Amino acid sequence: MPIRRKIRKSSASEDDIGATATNGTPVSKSEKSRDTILEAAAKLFRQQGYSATTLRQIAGMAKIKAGSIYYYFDSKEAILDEVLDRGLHGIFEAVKAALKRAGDVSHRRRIGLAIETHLAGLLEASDFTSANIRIYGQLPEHLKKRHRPLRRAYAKYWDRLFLDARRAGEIRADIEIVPLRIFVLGSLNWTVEWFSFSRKEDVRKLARRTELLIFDGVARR
Amino acid sequence: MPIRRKIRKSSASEDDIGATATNGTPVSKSEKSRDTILEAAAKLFRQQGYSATTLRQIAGMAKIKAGSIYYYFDSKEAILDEVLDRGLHGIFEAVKAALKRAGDVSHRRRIGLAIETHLAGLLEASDFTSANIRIYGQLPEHLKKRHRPLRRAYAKYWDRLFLDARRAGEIRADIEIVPLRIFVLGSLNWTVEWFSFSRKEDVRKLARRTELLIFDGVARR
DNA sequence: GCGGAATTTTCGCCTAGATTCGATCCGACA
DNA sequence: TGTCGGATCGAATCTAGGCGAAAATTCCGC
Repeated sequence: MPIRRKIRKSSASEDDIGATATNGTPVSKSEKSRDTILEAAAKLFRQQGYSATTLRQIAGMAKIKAGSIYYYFDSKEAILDEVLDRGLHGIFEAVKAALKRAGDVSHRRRIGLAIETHLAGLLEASDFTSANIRIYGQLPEHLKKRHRPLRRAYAKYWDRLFLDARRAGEIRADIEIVPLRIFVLGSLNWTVEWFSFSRKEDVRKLARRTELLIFDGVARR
Repeated sequence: MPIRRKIRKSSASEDDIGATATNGTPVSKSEKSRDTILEAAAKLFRQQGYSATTLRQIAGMAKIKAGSIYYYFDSKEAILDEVLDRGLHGIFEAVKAALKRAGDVSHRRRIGLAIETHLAGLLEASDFTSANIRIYGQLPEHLKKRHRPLRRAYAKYWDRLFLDARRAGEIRADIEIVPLRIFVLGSLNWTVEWFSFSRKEDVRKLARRTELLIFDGVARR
């Protein structure tokens, strides 16, 4: 069972932009269909989980027949694979970009930004990220395996964020980094379980509130 | 598709202890088999999700043949239904009991205890609770519906806990209860996604650490 | 031991879902 | 207008899994 991405035939000349660019913008006509399928899959995976989602559902949502999917993907697993990839890459890049854009600000501010971006990616941006976060834990080992490195890298990135803040004295010295990161990402990730996707503006507020809780706690001073 | 529990025929006389007591201890001989099935199901549901789990897997883990399951349950859904029920009931009762046992202590201590008990229920006690927490979000609406009241009740219970603490001044007045509860339960619930079930003693430590984070935050004083 | 109830197995039915594959449809291009 | 290849359809295949029910087996009180 090959999990690799289906080899695109022909495609543009040699000076092409490169099929699916890292940013995920579809290029050629057919890349668009491919993308539609992935988006439908991500949405359904997020809502129902991987195995509860049927190819016919995906096809239906993409306004296509089930068989046609095989023109783009080798298998259901191959779809999942790419959904997972895009999900983490998306949020990872988004957070990195946000911090880069922010330039030279306090560590607390940086963490606050990371929180906001992570939440936005999870709740607004795309279904890829939320699908990833939500279904990853229930996948069979051989599927998780391939994505573990990326997850680790993302975790490390957050650890660095907290570590720098602690070095700079903005986080107390007695706080352990890894448990902290687990705690923070956990509460953020859990939002996919309850957040109602009705009012998009709330994400910013939610992020701010989370930042305050994490930094200042709830106890009276 | 009836979701009700299969009617046990005959069973003991009228002065019996009542089949499956609320505490979940099996009584009659056959209740034991029934329980074994439920435990296997809970474990598998937690690991793989509901629809990825097959009746044959459940049966296998319960050292029984798949067909036999229908002697105890009307359908796969009926199993799920009871797993969910036991899960939440279990943790709810455990938390209530722990707080009752604690008697008259500070609100912070009460919340700390609730955290510890919730975590223990999730990570040590039974697969029922973790299965519930983990798969609930991906179930089709008609399945979630039946369990919503219980979930709400549990949430309310935590709200009360925080509210009392705030009234007593142990939590700052500007902290909003509902977001706080969501935040706290979120970070606790997320532990099922990563906690390695190897070292059981860590739960207590984990609980304490969580309590500290929530109350005092990470910022330097 | 016996008889009937409780349990469990055996054996498949039957549907749904993944995958396959040849037939078609359509737009670009000569 | 005819041809070509990419894109899609639709029917068929194959298999796993939920479900059921009769047959086989175990239990137990008398």
